[in-house]
Amino acid sequence: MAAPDPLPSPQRRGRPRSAAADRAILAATRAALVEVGWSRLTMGEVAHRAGVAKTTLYRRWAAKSELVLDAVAVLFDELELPDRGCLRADVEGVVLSFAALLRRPETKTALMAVLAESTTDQALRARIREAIVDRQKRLVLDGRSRAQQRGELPPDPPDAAETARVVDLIFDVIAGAVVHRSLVSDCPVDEAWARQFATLLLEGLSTVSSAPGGDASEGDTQPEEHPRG
Amino acid sequence: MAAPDPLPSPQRRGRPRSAAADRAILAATRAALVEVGWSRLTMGEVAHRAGVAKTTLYRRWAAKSELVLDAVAVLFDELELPDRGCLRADVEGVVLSFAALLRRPETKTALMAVLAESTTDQALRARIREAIVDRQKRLVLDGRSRAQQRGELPPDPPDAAETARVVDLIFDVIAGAVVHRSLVSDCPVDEAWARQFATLLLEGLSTVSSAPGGDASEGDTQPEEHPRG
DNA sequence: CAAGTTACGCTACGAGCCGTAGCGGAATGA
DNA sequence: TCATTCCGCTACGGCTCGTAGCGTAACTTG
Repeated sequence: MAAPDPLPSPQRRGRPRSAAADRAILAATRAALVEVGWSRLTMGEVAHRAGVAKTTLYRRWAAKSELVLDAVAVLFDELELPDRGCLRADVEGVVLSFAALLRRPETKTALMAVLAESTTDQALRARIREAIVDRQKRLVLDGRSRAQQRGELPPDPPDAAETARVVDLIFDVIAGAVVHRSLVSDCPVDEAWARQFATLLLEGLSTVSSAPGGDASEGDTQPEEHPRG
Repeated sequence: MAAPDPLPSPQRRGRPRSAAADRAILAATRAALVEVGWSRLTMGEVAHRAGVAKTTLYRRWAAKSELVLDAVAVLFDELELPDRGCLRADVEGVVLSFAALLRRPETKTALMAVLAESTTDQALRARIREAIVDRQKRLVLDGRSRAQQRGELPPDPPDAAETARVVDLIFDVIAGAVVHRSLVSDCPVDEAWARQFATLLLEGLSTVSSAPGGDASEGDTQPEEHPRG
């Protein structure tokens, strides 16, 4: 997955590339992202942290954006979708999991920066899709098929392309809403928001506009600070 | 709105700042964003294009991110929400308008880059909220109140805070979905997608999963290639 | 084992951009 | 007139970039 630049053929002659160096570089990149963020991250700094020469980085990654993409893509693979019993709970769960991932400093600064670079780099866009976007659609596919087995959603339409469009739509809506809430509006994605979002997704606009917060079955006895002003 | 850095008090002595220089700088910034994108945009280049000295830029904007934010924020103010007769049409309209805005190279590269910077800059986050996010919530407020007058949505709940939460939620869902579809998934936001998204938003997940694309009133006689394989 | 091949660490380098200082001059208010 | 503030210009140290060149290390092939 983290296959660097001029893909070395699986079996070639000469000295092989050091897998340990790869791991050290990617780990150093993540650590540096945490401490200084994207814009102040330099290739020299990463090389120094990883204990390798700067030239070794350039032999594997042509640009900072590709290195950083490989460094954080693996973090998105840790997302899981355990069966929480019903579609609503599955939606709320994946929303909270994804939000937690986006709370990590290395994840959010890298994701947005790489996306910014990708707006002027077609190859990088494709690489992002392969490394992150397409891989996470499995979450929607899993949750959807489970909901279908439970009878919460109708079975797939005969047209496979139509199914793909629906899956893509749901993916963009869920991921987009969480990203926008977290990183653009800069507001917390907590249980209450996840509940409200799931209501909107499952039942549509008119329901979420009337029902005061859905089921108020909150078990946390958090004493809700009085907001002054 | 495009009020630069050490806010000069409204009436001071000495030579006033040149408003023409402000306009030239912001226009030059947008033009440079179109041509070279965020990462290759330099302060010297902007100054040269605007016909001002580099020091003049630094006297007004402390960082590239603030300059670029001011340069593109005005573009978001051009978004409008004409009354298209029903809530569904209003949703589809704002989705397509916003997508068209995000298709402009200067808008997308600047938005994502500034958001990336903001992940490690609290002040910039606040500035983004003021300059873009909060200002565009008017679109949701307008569309919502119109839908309420038409009887398409229930009236506001008694709790004003609950209303604000719902408006924020809808804003994040619509804006987030369009941004994610456009810039992350890298797929076109066209009429078909807008229709499907509006269906999801208005009627919920189960409807969008069954109905084959809503009204199939597509006038394009595109002959649908046979997918081999 | 010897030869060929590829990766690595190290050093050094020109180039470009950053952000600031310092100057003389221009445009305002007192 | 005088003080104040902005402007354009030049120059500068500092940092990062990405590459070249070298000797050496690791591994494959014959």
